[in-house]
Amino acid sequence: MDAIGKQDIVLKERFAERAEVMKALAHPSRLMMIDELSRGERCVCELRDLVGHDISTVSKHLRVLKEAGVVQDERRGKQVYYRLKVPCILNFFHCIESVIEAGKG
Amino acid sequence: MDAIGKQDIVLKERFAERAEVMKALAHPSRLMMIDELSRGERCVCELRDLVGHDISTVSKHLRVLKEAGVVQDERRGKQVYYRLKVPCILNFFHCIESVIEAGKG
DNA sequence: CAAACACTTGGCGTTTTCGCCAAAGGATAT
DNA sequence: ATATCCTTTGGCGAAAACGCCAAGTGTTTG
Repeated sequence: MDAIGKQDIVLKERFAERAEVMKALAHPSRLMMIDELSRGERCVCELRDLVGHDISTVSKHLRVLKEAGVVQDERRGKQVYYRLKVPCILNFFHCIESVIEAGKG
Repeated sequence: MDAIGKQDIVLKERFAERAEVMKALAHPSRLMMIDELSRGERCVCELRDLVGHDISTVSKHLRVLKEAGVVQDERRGKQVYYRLKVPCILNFFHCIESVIEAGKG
């Protein structure tokens, strides 16, 4: 048995996996899109109008969210629609707000 | 009134503010420390042993968490103890796990 | 007061992220 | 088929994050 055991490595991987998901959420535009998607599916061009960046930028943000498992996409005709895959993320916002409020106090 | 109104700017700032908090949580070591702090306050050296990085690195991670409003610190003698300021963050973990599980499925 | 201990800060090189432009893919319409 | 529309991918420079080392701060101990 090493000083740094196998369990520690497994533990690190666990937190690394979690951090990947958190990283996907750690961007203003992506949070904005998640908030929008909480009100229903949207195509990429709608989300581009929302965040006001180049559509390629928006597409890459969506890819990050998709690879993290937060959203899923579906092509319908010319457009690609995105929707939330795991809505519990919306619960984060309340807590985040209280962090922000506590920070001001 | 501009095409991009004042409300949009305020909205952007809101999400930027939230993203700052999420960014603070978006690192394996920091998640690990948060998890540890959920079981009680810890000094920096204890957290250094936990994550296994240089103590200066750990200290900077803690600063990030502190500035985000997630933890608070208190000096007692030679040591500085950190504790969670907003425990609701622990609720994130359950949701994150379901994102990870859904991603595998 | 000097030494030791616990922690923070500054600085540096490396890696990652970000947003744009240009080009490529995929689907529909003419 | 060609053109058009919507989206993705590749590539690039700029900015930010990471982790270490070295140096500095604050506190206790001898």
